[in-house]
Amino acid sequence: MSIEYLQVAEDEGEEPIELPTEDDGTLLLSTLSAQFPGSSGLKYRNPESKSFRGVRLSEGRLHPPPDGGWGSQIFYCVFPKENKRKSDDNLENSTAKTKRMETKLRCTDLIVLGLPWKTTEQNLREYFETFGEVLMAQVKKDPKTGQSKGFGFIRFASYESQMRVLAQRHMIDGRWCDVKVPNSKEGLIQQVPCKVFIGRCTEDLTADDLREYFGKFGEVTDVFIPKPFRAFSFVTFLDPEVAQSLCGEDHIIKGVSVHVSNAAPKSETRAGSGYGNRDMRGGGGGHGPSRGGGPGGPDGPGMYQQRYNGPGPNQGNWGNQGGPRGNIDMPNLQALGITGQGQQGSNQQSCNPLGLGLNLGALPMNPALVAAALNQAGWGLIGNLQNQPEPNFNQGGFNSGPNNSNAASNQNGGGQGGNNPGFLNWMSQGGGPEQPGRWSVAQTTAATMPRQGIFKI
DNA sequence: GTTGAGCGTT
Repeated sequence: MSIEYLQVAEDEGEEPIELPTEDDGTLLLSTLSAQFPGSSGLKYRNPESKSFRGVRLSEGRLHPPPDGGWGSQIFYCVFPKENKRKSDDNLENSTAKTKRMETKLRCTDLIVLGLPWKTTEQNLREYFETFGEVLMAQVKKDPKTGQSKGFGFIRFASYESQMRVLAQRHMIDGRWCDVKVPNSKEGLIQQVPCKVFIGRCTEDLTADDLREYFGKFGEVTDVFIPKPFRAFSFVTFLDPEVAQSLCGEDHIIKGVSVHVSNAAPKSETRAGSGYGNRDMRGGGGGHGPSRGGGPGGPDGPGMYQQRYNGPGPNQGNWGNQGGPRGNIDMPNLQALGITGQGQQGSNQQSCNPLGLGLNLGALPMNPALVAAALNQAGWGLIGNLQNQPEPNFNQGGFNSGPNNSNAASNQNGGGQGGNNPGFLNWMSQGGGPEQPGRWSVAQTTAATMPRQGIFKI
């Protein structure tokens, strides 16, 4: 058997490189990215329509076009949007502030292990710049000899770049290197989960089905289906906001109604601020939570679902579920059946600088208790859309504004109804409730952050 | 001038 090659170029007009395919005729994404770091897929010109066609990507394998295979035509790399948008980033205004903030919240220094002795900081930077803007690159050296210690650190400007880099191995100057979140940083930074729990799966829903379906909403970096069959699975997105935006929703895939909710933290160790972030690395070659038992089976996320659908309100002791601190944090909120929910489409997303939002759903909750508990947890209530008496936000430390305030009037922390640092002015979109029976909350913000947040209700 | 799991003079 002879190896088949296909021609791949970085872009039109660039010189193609021949890449080897696998026995099944597919091209490994890792083969592609070894030659074109940061590339996330392939496209080719359809000779008839002259428009680009995307190459099917599934389970890390790029599949040849069904009509005629790879052939002798040239395929072009597809890169994440960010790499293509260098000039757009120069729109420095309030968005820049938001961007910096996101960076601060989400990006960490990353350790690069296994560097060749010869690799310089310049080499390191140049390699990783294909994934996005690099804010820092350093190679650790012996102070006396100047000799590299074989590892270094990098920092990206965007979380997307960080995620992409963490999701794969890297060939740098001829050596395979690993990029990880440094031990010293682990757990310190609050990360937004990229992984969602898919409940009510049936046995005929394959990983491909899930990947294809959820791929509509954003890049899927991992799909995990427990074996033997356990009626649930996990889907990991590159973008945590996409993951969050789907939580709480029901989706029909191949006629099966599945329910999307937050994936349970992988362990119950809730010291600190909750989410460990090792899970953020879409599998890293393996498949999701391969450690023994995973998240504890249906008892993990299932518990949350039970609570969510539970027969009665779970009011009473939620202020204490976080242990001795007495605060509730994200997992606690989940345990209440409160699922994370950003929103998709529309320009609302840009008004949600933290990428965090919760939709409390139509739960039979006591408004005052909700407000108090959320206040303790550092969450601010931004809308009460139920036809109930409004809770007294001010009492709990919330700033309240008129129900019909809009985003513009509240930008820059102005808004009506108070401006205390640390809390969020609540608001609802475009002048009022869209749907009764829902609560919206947003995480409280620091004084320097834009006090705004609009959430799909 | 060698090495190859790890964790950063600030």
